[in-house]
Amino acid sequence: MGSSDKYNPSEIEQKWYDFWMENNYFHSEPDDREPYTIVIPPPNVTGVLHMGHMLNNTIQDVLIRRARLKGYNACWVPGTDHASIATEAKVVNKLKSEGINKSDLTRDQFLGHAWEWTHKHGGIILEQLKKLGCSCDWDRTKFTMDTDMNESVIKVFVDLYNKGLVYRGYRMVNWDPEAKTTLSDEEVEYVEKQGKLYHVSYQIEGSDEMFTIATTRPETILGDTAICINPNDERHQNLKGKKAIVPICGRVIPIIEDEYVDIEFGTGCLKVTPAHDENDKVLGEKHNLEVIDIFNEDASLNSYGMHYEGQDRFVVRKQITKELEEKGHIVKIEDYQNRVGISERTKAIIEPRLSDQWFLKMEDLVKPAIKAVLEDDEVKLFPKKFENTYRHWMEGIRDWNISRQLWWGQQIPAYYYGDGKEDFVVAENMEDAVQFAQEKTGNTGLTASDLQLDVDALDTWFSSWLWPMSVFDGIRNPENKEIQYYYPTNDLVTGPDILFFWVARMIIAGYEYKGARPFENVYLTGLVRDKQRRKMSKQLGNSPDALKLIEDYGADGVRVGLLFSAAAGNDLMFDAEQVDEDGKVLNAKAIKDRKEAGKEPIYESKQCHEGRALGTKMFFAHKLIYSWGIVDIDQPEASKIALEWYESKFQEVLIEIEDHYAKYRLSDALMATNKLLRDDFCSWLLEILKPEYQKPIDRKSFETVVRLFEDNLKILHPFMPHLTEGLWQQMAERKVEEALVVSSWPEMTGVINKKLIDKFLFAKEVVSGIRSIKKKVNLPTHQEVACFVVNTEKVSPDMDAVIKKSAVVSEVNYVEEKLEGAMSFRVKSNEYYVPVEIEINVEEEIAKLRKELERHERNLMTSQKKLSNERFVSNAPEQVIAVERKKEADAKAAIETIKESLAALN
RNA sequence: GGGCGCGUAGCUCAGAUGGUUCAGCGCACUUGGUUUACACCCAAGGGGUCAGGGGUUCGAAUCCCUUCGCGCCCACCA
Repeated sequence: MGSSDKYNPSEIEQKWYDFWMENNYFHSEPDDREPYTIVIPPPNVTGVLHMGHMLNNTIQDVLIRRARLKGYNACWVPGTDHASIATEAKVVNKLKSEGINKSDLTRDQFLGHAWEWTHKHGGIILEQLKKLGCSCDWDRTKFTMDTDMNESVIKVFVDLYNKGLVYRGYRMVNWDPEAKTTLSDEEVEYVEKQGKLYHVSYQIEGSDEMFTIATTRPETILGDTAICINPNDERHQNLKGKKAIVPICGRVIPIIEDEYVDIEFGTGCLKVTPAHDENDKVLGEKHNLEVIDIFNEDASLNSYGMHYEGQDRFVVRKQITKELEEKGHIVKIEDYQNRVGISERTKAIIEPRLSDQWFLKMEDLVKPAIKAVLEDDEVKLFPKKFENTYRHWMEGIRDWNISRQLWWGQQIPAYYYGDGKEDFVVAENMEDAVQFAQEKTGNTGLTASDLQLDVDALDTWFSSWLWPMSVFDGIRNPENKEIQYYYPTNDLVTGPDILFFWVARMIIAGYEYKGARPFENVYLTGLVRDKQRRKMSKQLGNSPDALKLIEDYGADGVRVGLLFSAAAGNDLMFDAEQVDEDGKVLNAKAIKDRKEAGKEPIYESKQCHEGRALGTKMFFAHKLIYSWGIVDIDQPEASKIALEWYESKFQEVLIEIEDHYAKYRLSDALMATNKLLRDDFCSWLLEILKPEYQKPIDRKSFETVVRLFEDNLKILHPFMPHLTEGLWQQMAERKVEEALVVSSWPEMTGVINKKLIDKFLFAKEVVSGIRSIKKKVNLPTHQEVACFVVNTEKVSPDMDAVIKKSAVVSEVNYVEEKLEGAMSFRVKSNEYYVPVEIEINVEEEIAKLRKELERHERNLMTSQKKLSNERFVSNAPEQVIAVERKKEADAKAAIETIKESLAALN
């Protein structure tokens, strides 16, 4: 058999992954089967595998492997994302460490470095997914900056421009001064910051009168172009029609009136800085105010900053406050809690900034996407609660700022031939651009050298929103066989944090370019958190090394460990503590010391432990079955019944598992599988089948149990692919096409002997009762005892063989009267007696019986109360009443026998 | 400020449309067991006013109201 004595996952996992790869089982081509498709959420090309990825991709692999077994043409498309901001930031940092500034490089030189970096780190994460066991079709691996993908993106941009949906606008945008780029609204996070509210006095022009405004940003006063008051504010009637003098620079600005100003807040006077605040900009446009931008692109002050030119905004805030104070302009400074926007990537405080950007009009584009999710159920979100969030965002959607001041990404295909606002054309390539420019200008002498391509790149999401189409070349080549076959895809598995960034936009793009949903079901995973409910993050260092975990527990063990507690949309508390060689839990300092000493981390994870334990269990179950000698003898009665029972039980659980999958409750599907294999198969069935020590098994039982074990492996395969394939291959000589990975899901026969299952359940309770007595009197489990039963329930004796074998009982005797001098227990209204040397603590036993008696008496009372209530009897359904009557009768019977037992003890 | 969701055993979480799947799984805990597949094991057990209060109903963890606590999303006043 070649099996060793220990289940050693790391030893076998690579072997079976290689086996699958060699035989190309993961590859998919269109054929006449029904397709089942998943496109991977492409991880950042330079990223490394973390716990979130592991969870995500385990779920996808479970779905795809199950679909494959169910006979679908399963296709899982892998790939990576160029992640413009993140990757560019990494490259900039790397160059900086080598003493190179991005600003000293040409675009091409920089891109050279970026590609070098991409080639070096790109794809590492895909190799790591292989370690997890992911059955992606690796021949289809895509990168969002592959040539064909780029072309798709450009084509879509041009198309949307021609439809009038893409426009260029001078707008207030979120500016990240560190990355020196704009961000979309979704890329800005808001955090509470303890700040100050500065009360600054301004002088009224042509008088000595002063008035006070309140601001959180004194450094922007050099950009003030008006003061605004509410016309209804009694306090400031004296300011109407006057002008004010800006402190320090002495500029004279108008005092305007607008009901926008909140009389209750601050002093009721607002300084207006149209260049640096969204609301001020609106006011500025309404009142035709001058716009003064005082910042450079790194948020240091420009020449409008006067003597502060070149200094950072926060340095200037301090200094200008000092200067204002010295000049007597500070009235008071209060503590003030406010929320500031920070960049999701760089954590730099966002500066609202006016600039030329490209926008995509969303109003009409979102309509089919809203309808698909909220009205037609064409796209379903799991869990459903996210539909509310989706609605909220989609209905309040604003135009999408799609330009980024970055080099790494698809360059915006706008070609400029002059400095005027409209002096450009949008084209898929230079050739077209020249032609369009000639047509637009009427200048036929215009050539490529007269055209300047836009320097900005597109938002990363502007490429990934096409992913489910572009991976099948559905944009450039909409009629091709692949897109027709694989699109729409089936399931998408991703985190709720990118519901808007990505999921919603894919739905939008799908309807715009294919007129169809990109996927039917969206499985939103939870966040992986640590035991203390903290998010896993690099800074906290609470994220275990994913690959080390796989090494320690096996990919199969980690997969199962993760899935055990991963209900869709629920955060997952993943407990993995670092320990030392002796298993002692390390604190933060010890972890750091260990790392500095260059020692590998060791993790202790209960969940993974449990996952691996299931693997061990199955490994040894297999070993046990094949350790038996086989002979042609009669099948023991107990074996026959137990095997029949397991067939039914398996079918029953199979239906349950199907239901869990249908609802995307993978965690429940796994738990049901675990319970079936562990308890029903191993603890009950195998224990009953197990021949006496060193005796052989009958051929019929052996053959049946082998067949059942194969079915077990099939339903376990999506969760533990390596182990199950390994055992499968050991069970018989298998041809290439007979590998487990491409075998078939067990057939749902629908044949379930419910009566047998009930009888078996009853027998289990009898067995437990007998074991319990043995324990009470300190008899070893394997010591034979006799059993007597007063069969009030009139159960048939079919199960006696099972009871004898499982409980180690010599005989089951049916009697009419209770047996004296024996321990007893009850199952329903049946009484069981086991004659044993009673050595019990009388007082304890009495106390226990009394407690039980009380319980039954309580039950009897509630039952009787209910039954004597006329309205209950007349209103409740018949069945409910019947159940209540049975409860009453059972309670009465129980009370009687307990009273007898008590009397005997006294 | 607006919206959504959650509070069930020490921990993590199940419990459509009210009634035997109603108080439940897993971990943890207690006790006992090992030459006989597996200590990465087996068996037996303890443990909960279903956040608090009120209501509807013959009947509420489940429906309604309310208080408290927690989480998420969106929008924001200098």
